[in-house]
Amino acid sequence: MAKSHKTLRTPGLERALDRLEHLCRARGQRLTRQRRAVLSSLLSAGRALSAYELLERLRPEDAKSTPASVYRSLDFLMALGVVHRLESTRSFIACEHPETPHWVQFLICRRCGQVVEAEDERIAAATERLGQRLGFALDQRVVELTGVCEGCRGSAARH
Amino acid sequence: MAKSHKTLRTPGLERALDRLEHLCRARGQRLTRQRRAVLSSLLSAGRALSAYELLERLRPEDAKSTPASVYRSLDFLMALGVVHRLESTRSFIACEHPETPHWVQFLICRRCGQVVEAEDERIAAATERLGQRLGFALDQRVVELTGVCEGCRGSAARH
DNA sequence: GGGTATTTGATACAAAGTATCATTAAGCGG
DNA sequence: CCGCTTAATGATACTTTGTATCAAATACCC
Repeated sequence: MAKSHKTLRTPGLERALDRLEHLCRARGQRLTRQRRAVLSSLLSAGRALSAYELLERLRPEDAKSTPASVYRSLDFLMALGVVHRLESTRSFIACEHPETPHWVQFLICRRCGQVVEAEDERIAAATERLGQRLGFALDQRVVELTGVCEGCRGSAARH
Repeated sequence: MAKSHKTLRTPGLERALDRLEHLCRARGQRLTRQRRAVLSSLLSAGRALSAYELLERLRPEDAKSTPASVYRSLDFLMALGVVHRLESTRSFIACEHPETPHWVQFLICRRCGQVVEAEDERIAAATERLGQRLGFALDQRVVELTGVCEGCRGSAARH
């Protein structure tokens, strides 16, 4: 079987896939074709995709993908920290800062769908503090801020 | 038709329903039997319920409830700010601070399901600031912190 | 109590996510 | 490169969550 499917030679994508390989190796986990494909798809989409949108994009290359298999790959990639789920839009996005294991926040434009991943120290500290104050040992923090991005506010009228 | 179904005379519940009535009146919106029932159910559950759990609790009293009607009531109550949706658990909970129109955060215990609603100034300020820094005019903020509450950490072993 | 706009009921459907178990393949050791 | 073993996938069916549509009912104003 040919080795390079149609891997658009985006350097960012290459780097991300290499990183994925190293992560898997380091943790003794298997890097399968589908896991690679899911991450690639999310990266080249350049936006958040629902699991079923993702499935559609995988189908042309891999006709045997199913919802279950896509969700399994997504779960795997989320456990590695290279993919995040956006709870408020029920969609998935490739992580932009996979090097740092910090907590992230998402800003979502309700007009254009753009998602910006942030890593704000102030928010991280404040949430940790709140958890402590209320006696919670936190292990997951969903911070998703929705609004209208600068571009969308400028260009279109109020609509 | 009898006026008092089985309204357990919890003072908190009474107050909440009165507040709902005032809110509706003030906004010229209709307060229907189902909307009252949905809020009552959520309040007396004392925890977050999925839309379908809620439906089951309504059915004995109101056999004609359907998913659509429950979601419609929930949407209405959320627009008034007296109910919130927990995105990370796909469930709904009655608001504890409906007087103040501030942004709230939720702490969710993954062991016992307890949900604490907080209103942390520090987090509110930090998220607003982040939005400004990145050029977003925010209109919705989902902050859901999941972990293990004090009680659950103390009582059960690590499990 | 009557009129009217809003809400609900009924039905059907779409979208999102999971369980199970037989089959396949990733990655190791030789 | 080859087989071995374990982990992952494929296939299928199903559960949960959420919506569209339109006729019938009802909350609220007068």
